[in-house]
Amino acid sequence: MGKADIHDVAKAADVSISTVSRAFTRPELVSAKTRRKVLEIADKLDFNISRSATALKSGQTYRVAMLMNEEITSWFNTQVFAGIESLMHPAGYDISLFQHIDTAQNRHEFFSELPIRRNVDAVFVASFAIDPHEVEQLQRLRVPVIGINTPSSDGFDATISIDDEKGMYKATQHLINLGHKHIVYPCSEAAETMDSSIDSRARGFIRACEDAQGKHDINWQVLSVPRGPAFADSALSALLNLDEFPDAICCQMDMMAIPLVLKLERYGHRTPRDYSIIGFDDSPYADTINLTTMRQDPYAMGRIAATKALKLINGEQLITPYEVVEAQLIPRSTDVPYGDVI
Amino acid sequence: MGKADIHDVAKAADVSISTVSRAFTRPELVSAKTRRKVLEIADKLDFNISRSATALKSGQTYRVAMLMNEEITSWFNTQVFAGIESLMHPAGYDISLFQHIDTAQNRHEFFSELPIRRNVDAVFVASFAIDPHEVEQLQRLRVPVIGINTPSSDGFDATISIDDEKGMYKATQHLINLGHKHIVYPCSEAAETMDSSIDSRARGFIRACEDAQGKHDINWQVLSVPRGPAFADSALSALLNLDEFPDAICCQMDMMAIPLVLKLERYGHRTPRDYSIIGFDDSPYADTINLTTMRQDPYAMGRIAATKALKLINGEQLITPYEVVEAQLIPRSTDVPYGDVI
DNA sequence: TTGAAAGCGTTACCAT
DNA sequence: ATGGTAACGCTTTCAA
Repeated sequence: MGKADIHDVAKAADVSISTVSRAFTRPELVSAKTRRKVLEIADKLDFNISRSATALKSGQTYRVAMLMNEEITSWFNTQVFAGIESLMHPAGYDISLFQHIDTAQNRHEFFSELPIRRNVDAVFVASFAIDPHEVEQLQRLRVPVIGINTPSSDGFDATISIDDEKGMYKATQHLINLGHKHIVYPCSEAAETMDSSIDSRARGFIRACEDAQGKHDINWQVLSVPRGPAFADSALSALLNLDEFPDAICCQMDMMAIPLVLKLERYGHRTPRDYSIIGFDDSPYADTINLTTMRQDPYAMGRIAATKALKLINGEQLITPYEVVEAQLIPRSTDVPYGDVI
Repeated sequence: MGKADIHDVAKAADVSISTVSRAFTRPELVSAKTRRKVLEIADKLDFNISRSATALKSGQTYRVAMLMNEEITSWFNTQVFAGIESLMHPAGYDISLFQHIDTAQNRHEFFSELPIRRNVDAVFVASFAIDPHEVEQLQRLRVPVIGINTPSSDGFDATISIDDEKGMYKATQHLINLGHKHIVYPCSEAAETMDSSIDSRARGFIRACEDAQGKHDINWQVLSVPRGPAFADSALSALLNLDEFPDAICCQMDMMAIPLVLKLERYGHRTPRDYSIIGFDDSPYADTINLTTMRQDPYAMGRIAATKALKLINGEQLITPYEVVEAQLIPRSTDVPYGDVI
């Protein structure tokens, strides 16, 4: 009872290998009786169509690449991955993951080696900036290249992005409209290779503050701390070291906001009693602590990206190859008009 | 400038296709000069060895399957996946994901269809119980089957598990030793198909309590709530509805403990002032809120599983095919001797 | 060191 | 409805 191949099945079923093949992939071309017999025998012999052979024959690889910043374990990456997987898997594709395409060294290695060349049917680039030369390298693969939250659409066949700048502009504006006078924006520094969203969000904050000058008399400040596992603690001490504690905190992301809310409380600063705070992402536990935040839906973005990829792989044209979605304000309970005391 | 194949490269480099092949996969068999020329031309023509063809020829698929409960987005699954990926990807394998192999319907579909038959070089089963018949189906694939946190090792070629029962026994014992008298164990119900860890942990709690009877005069209770997105809120209200609020809470997992700590505070119950609480997992934000918990490291378990798989694929024997690791108590600040007031 | 050729397991065209 | 056969792109003996 070793591994049976298509010939064994054909022989046992007394048909040709063509018929065996068709019984699996084009059942409608085979008589019901023959098909039943073939499938039954195949099952008995533990036979199944080989994806490698199908791939070779078809010229497709049934594999797509997903390039990402940092690790798959981050909330954003996991969500995007799950979204892509939810559509690509049923369509017969595996996802080949390339993590940490962010450090200079890894980028160089990846783009000069280009292991995916001739080995994927599409490429997803998740949430980081790639330079024109790198985009060009991807174009040479001659497969669809789909960007997810890439700062630019140049050279991509399709993109789906969240408007980070506008989202943060709205978040900031919300705090300003609440009457806050002293707004701090704690953020972890962008890596050597820009993480697009980090910079765009900061720009949104700054622009909102500048636009408000004159109309509102606000005192605003960007509090930049080194990236790394302790970024939230760094931001915490930077905040506590301020001459005057702000009345509003506008956070680059929930993973900054949540620890701040929790830890500031130990130092006597409670939201919304003492200050307002807004996050960005609506990631896990944002709801648990009632964090007002800007929601984005990376799972949905992954699905949109996969939809585009599937169409492009099929040779279809996209009506709207480049899409931008907006972050949505989720009002909860960490923001309150300036001066209000709960 | 279309897609060049191995013949084009061979022609351009004035060598045979054998030499082109060897230049990529057995460089030591090709003279330095020839190799350089071939690789240079290959690069110019955007050529690369096709993994599908290599796979077909070699008889391997360079693909492994990972079967899981629920979604890849859960903390445990993401960590295990990342651990497996960290070793399998560099070794040239893609991971084919099969999520939700938990409902009766999906299981039936998967195991009767068995799409991975002849299409993977190994199978990882992450954290759920599969019945003897299903294990047998997997064995018929004739590839290594590696279990991660499976309740039993029967039928598996290798397993790596955390001792959930012992871990929870230790957690409970810790609370008992602290002198607590009234201990509640809130947990979400196991699914129709057992999630192994859910049940083992409950057993550990119960056994620890029973073992303590006589020596300690404790009042313990399992508080079972329906699984689903609102399980933490369900547990919260069940706790608040108790005749008497417990002095210690032993949680099935951090995702139960964290919301409880946060939300109980709004109802006047603060840890460690009013009650002790211990979690399980050491998952995100456990450190942020200083939750005392039992740590497990699913990323490391994924790596161990991948190491075993790689060896088995290579035909090596495993010295210790079945490994069990223990959860480790991480003392932080949500536990305190009974009666202590902070 | 290099080349020729067989074969891996399919699919699809062309026959029947 | 079914069968024969070439071809997909590689790897690997065997020869030179």
